[in-house]
Amino acid sequence: MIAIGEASRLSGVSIETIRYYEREGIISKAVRTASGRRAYSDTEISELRFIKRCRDLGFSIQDAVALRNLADAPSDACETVERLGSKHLSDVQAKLAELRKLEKALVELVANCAKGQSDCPMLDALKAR
Amino acid sequence: MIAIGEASRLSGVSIETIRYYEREGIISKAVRTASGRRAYSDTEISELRFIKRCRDLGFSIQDAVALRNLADAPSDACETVERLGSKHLSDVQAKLAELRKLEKALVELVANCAKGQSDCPMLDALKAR
DNA sequence: GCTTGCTTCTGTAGTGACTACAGGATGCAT
DNA sequence: ATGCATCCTGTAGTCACTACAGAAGCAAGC
Repeated sequence: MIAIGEASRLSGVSIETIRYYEREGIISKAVRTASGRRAYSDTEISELRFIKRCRDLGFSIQDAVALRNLADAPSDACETVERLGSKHLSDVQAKLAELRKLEKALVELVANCAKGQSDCPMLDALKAR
Repeated sequence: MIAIGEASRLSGVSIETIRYYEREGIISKAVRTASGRRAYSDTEISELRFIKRCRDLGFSIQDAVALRNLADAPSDACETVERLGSKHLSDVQAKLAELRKLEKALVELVANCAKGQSDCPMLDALKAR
């Protein structure tokens, strides 16, 4: 039986977040020891790790839960998984494109900022539409 | 005098968000007409646009406010502006690097998902640590 | 068996930056 | 006079946590 602190260390999910996941029904309620402390099994650690990995990949909690449910589901899971994955991939690619534009704009902005002048070209750039 | 709907259209900031900005003291309180409606001047539209542009560039509200205050400030503004800009640029670059890794992982994940199989390689990939 | 210090418990409130109502008043064109 | 768009205030919800407060349990050393 694994206590919550150890579960946190093993899964990489913080203690507060594990409790939050339980509260919200994202993971099932952990069994309690005689004194009321949460006790986890290896299976539950794996579940936490699965959720963590999905979150690290930028999936929403909702998607993470859907993927976890599919993980124990029957045949046609793979198609759904691929759909969620592709959708998320295109979201990520859109965000990448946006950030690249952003980076370019910021590089220009900062480059224009010649120090020591009384008027600031970067502020002017922000003011301009 | 410009009403809030028009101000929203002119600045690209939603009506709800303009009211939120006022409530939070991010912009100063708009003058009211006899009947209590908000009325904006060109200056205030510019202010909204300035904040909007900062937000679009990914600056926090806090940074946006700091930049706006600098925009009316004396000489040494430029240095501060450059500091904020550079800091933000490196944040953006870090996020870009993260997203690129993410994209790579997702591409692999989705590519591995050969449809129609009864076990799903993508789910296996998510399960593996 | 007592103290010390770490871990855990529940419950609540806060974060950032909005967004979404509900329920009512106002303005304008027909 | 009627209808519809626009606006008002105030409150609550979103997402995914994070941060307490205050109390209780546990393990080790003295």
